[in-house]
Amino acid sequence: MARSSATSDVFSAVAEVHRRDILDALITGEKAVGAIVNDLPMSQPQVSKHLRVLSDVGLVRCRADGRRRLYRLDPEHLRPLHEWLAKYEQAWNDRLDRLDDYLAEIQGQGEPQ
Amino acid sequence: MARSSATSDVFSAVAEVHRRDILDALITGEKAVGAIVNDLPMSQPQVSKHLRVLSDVGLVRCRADGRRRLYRLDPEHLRPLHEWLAKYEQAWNDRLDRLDDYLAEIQGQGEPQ
DNA sequence: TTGACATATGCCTAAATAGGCATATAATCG
DNA sequence: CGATTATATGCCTATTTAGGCATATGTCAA
Repeated sequence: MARSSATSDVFSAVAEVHRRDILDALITGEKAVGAIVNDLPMSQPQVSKHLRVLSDVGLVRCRADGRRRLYRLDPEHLRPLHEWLAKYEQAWNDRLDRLDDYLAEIQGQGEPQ
Repeated sequence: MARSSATSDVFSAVAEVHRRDILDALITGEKAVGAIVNDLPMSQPQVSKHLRVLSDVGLVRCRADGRRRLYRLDPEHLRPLHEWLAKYEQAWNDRLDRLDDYLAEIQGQGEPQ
């Protein structure tokens, strides 16, 4: 019983650094598979397989253009990640506040910008 | 050659739903292992092992209290996730904006609250 | 020391991949 | 049609890992 399938879980899908690399490559916009292969140090089948996983969880969408397939981000599907992380923002900020306090205390003057 | 070790990568660490459950359980504050075991449908060794992984990537910190071990969040270490996600905020918002436009267009009146 | 409680670890197995490679599928061109 | 380009898939293997269970380790109390 290993981890929940990357095919059904956004968290698992982005757990793979190569898949994050692909998503990053798509930030600038729609790209064909071949373009991604050129941009990243990955084989074509490797890219296609990762795109499949990303597609299964909805993080990318595909559209045909002749014999090419153009993939683009669907950042909406990052929402679960975003919302999960948001729960920690408070704790996060509390900690940063304490750091600010600490720094202010050390410097004993002015406000950090 | 499987995915990068959950032991060294925050993304992989939070890819496991049970580990997210543990982190969630710690949002309210420091807790002993036994308390987590009571809160969640997991065995004690299971919890300990997940805590080990979370600890290895720095997401939790541990302190001894008699024979108990109290674990607490270290949300600072969610930063890589946070920063990675932030890169998509722009694309995310663009899409929401388009959705807003679309909704406004459909309704042809007033602002959505 | 002995025993009870709290937690961590080791061993084992089943399952899920990632990646390599070859190849299937599909679209375009001559 | 045949050749070429673009992408997807299937097969195989090595590796990772989650969970069960037993047990080691550590701490406290009497």
